[in-house]
This record gives sequence, C-alpha cells and structure tokens, in this order.
Amino acid sequence: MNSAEGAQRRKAEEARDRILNVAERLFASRGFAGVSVRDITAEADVNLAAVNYYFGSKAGLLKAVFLRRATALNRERMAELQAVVDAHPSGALPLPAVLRALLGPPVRWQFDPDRGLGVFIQFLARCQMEEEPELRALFYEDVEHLRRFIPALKRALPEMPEDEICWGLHFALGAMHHTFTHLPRLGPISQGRCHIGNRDEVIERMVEFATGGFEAARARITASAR
Amino acid sequence: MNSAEGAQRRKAEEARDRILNVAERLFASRGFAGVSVRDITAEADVNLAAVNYYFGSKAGLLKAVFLRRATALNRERMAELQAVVDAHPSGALPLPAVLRALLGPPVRWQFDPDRGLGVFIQFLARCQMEEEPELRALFYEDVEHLRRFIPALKRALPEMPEDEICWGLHFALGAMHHTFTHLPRLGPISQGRCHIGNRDEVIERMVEFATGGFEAARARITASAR
DNA sequence: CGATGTATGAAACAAAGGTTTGAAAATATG
DNA sequence: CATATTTTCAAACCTTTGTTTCATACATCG
Repeated sequence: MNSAEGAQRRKAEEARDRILNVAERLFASRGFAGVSVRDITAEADVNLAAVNYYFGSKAGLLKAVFLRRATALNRERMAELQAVVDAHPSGALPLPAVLRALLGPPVRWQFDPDRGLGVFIQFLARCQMEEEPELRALFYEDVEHLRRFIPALKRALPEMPEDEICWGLHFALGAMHHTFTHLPRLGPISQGRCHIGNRDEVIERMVEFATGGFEAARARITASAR
Repeated sequence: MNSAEGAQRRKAEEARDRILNVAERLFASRGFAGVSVRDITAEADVNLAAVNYYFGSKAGLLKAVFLRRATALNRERMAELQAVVDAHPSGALPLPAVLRALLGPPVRWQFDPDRGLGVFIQFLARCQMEEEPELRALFYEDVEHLRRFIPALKRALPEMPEDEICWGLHFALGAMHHTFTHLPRLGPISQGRCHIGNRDEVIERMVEFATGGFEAARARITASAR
C-alpha cells in the first residue's frame, strides 16, 4: 500500500472529489435539507451508495465539504493579518490593512477564476444558517480564528472598547456575506445599476465601507470622552 | 354569512393563524426544505390536512407567511422615509435620517416584545436564500420598494454616483441582516463581549456604521473630483 | 327543522428520502 | 497467478414526505 498509491487511490480520490465538488455547489445554492443524496450522486456521476461509502452519511459529507477548505481560508486570513502586525511591530495598526486581512481572502476566493473556491464562500454563507449540530460545532471552532482579529482591531483603534469593536466586526462580516449571497444575481435592488468591477475594486469598496463604519464609532467615542 | 361572522369564522382564523405563526417560526429557523408539513401541523395542533385546506400546498403556506407581514414592513419604512423627505422639502437630506428609515423598522420589529414580528424578520433573512420560485417572484416585487431609497440617498449624497450608492445600500442591508441571523446566538465571535443593549441603541449603532461607510465613499469621491 | 357550505378528522397514497446489503468489478499485495 | 482489499453497482428496505380522499361534525341560513 506504500508504494505508488496507484490508479486505485487516484481514481478513488477522483470520485471522492467529484462528490465533494458537487455537494459543495448544491449545498451552497439549496442548503443541506434542500439537496438529496440522489441529487448529488446523479450529478457527480457516481453510484448512490458512494456517499455513504466515503463519508458515512449525508451529514458526514456536509462536514467533509466544510473541512476541506475551511482551514485553508483561515490560514490565508491569519497570514495576512500577521503580515500587518509584523510590518508594524509597535504603535497603532492601520485600520484598512487589518480589515483587508479580514475581507480580502474571502473576496479573492469568491473571484477565483475556476470557481472552485468561490463556491465554497457561498457554501460558508449557507452554513451560518444550517442547524445540523455537528456542523454547528465545527463552525464555532472555526469562527474562533476570527477572534484573533479583535486584538488587532484594538491596536488599530486604541480608544474603542472591545464591545464596540465586536459590533463593527459583526457589521463588516455581514456586509461581506450579504454581498456574496447576492453577487450572482446582483442585483434585485440595483437592477444592473451596481457595477461590480474586478476583484480588488470590490475588496477596496468593502474595506472602505467598513473603515468608515469603524471610524464613525471612533469619532463618537473620542468626542464623548473629551 | 354577512351578519356576525360568528364563532365559525373566528375559530377558523384561529387555526389559520396558528399555522401561520408556527410556520413562520419553523421556516425562519430551519428553512423551507427543513420543515415538514407534519412538523407544522403538530406544533400548531391542527390536523395534517389543514395546511392543504387553507393554503393549497406547502409552498402556498410559505407565500402566505411572507405576504402576511411584508407589505406592513414596507409601509412602515416608506412612511418613515416620506417623513424625512417632508421635513426637508428642498436641499440635501440628512444621511442618518434616511438610513434610520431603512434600518429602523426591521430592528424595531426584531425587538418586538411579543416576538411575533421579530420572527418574521428572521424569516425574511431566510427567504433571501430560498429557491422556491413563487417566493422568489414575490421577493423581487417586494424588494422593489427598497429602490425608492436610492433617490433619497442621492439627495443625501449629491456627489455620489448611483453606482456607489447601490453598493452602500447593499452593505448596509448586509450588516443588518447578518446581525439578525446572529442575534439569538450573539455571539460566536464575541462570546458575550458584545453588549446588545436596547432597541434604539442597536438602531443607532447600525445607522452610525452605515453612515460612516457612506461618508468614507463620499470623501474619496469629492477628493478625487477636486 | 332541513339544507348548505365550512372545518376537522383519520386514513391512505404515491413519491422521494437516507441508508444498508451483498455480489461483481477493479486494484493492490505477496 | 492467487489472495486480499478497495471500489462500484443494482436492488431493496424502511421511513418520511406532500397531498388527497371521504366521512364526520359544525355553524349558518332559508
């Protein structure tokens, strides 16, 4: 089994990956309960039993779809955040740079040319609403990494209490997720009025909006403190 | 049939409303596909056939849940927006007031003491992701009313192109919806660090964040125009 | 009261759901 | 090549699903 994993292993991974890719896409657009195992196996062109064979159950497949990419996204965010911290060993961090580390990686994934990572981002937005208990547990663990942004934001906004920072973080993530869930059909509101532009334009637009939101809170706080 | 609609009609409406209330709550937390007609009829304490009797089908029930309150929410938003316009017949509109008309009503509903309206707001957040075609159609119609905010925002931010205003509107709505979907379990990120406070505090927080976001874009535009 | 239209009830239906099974096929190992 | 292991397949199983049916109870009205 050690030498030349061979065509067996390779072909298996092909089937496994086909299932994961299809499931990711279908879960993203219809939710967990809205997709049947038969939907998945039909589109992935594998036997009905394959899902249970590889992942134990439909819920196991959901977890696998999540785990396949979640850590990679976290790592990317964290690396970018660390780069900001390293570039400013002392003193205040530049707020836009911190927010870019938060919002940039998901947007870049969303705009991934071969759409593989982009689907995952929309899958993530769906996961936030799913009730499947095991997935919720994974999600909570995963969301832990976002808390590392709080100390960084504190260094960017020294005057602001943690309380306020959490709200801002919340709003910023909301603006981002909402954009992703509506990007495909952007937009019901704007009816084409809303020029999407390229990847980096979107990132900068989001960073700008979030920065402005934080700065407004900062202004209120410093004003009332004086 | 005209005089004294009587106990028959009254009792019928009781059953109908019980179904609507339970369905609203269950759809809000588990989504359309995640709830069975039996789940609903059991909790509403009515016969299984009642859903088809009153609403034709499960999908019909979904539509009914939506329609029951959607127009009322729109009216509230529109009335508040109109009040802002009336108070400033000419010249620039105050941006925070416009955003308060957008964000205030949903937040007030969310904090509705008897939770009836609050559930609907979370139901709405769910609806954005549902694929049920008839509901999508209703949703698009309904979302039309939000476009009336665009001219108002233009009057609040005369320098900004419509393009930019749509993005801001998008981000603001996202921050709001995200907050609602996470309010119950607020927060996985903040772990209790995030003080919710009362209704009006939340509104002001959101309005402040959104205002800041818009102002940041305005600042960029006026700077580059000069 | 008798007739009519409405609401509820229990049961049944067919379709679709997730999962299991056991044999066949394919691949790796010695 | 022979054996062991992994992967595929078709079929079946049992549960749950949305919907329908038809009989019964009920209130309303002539």
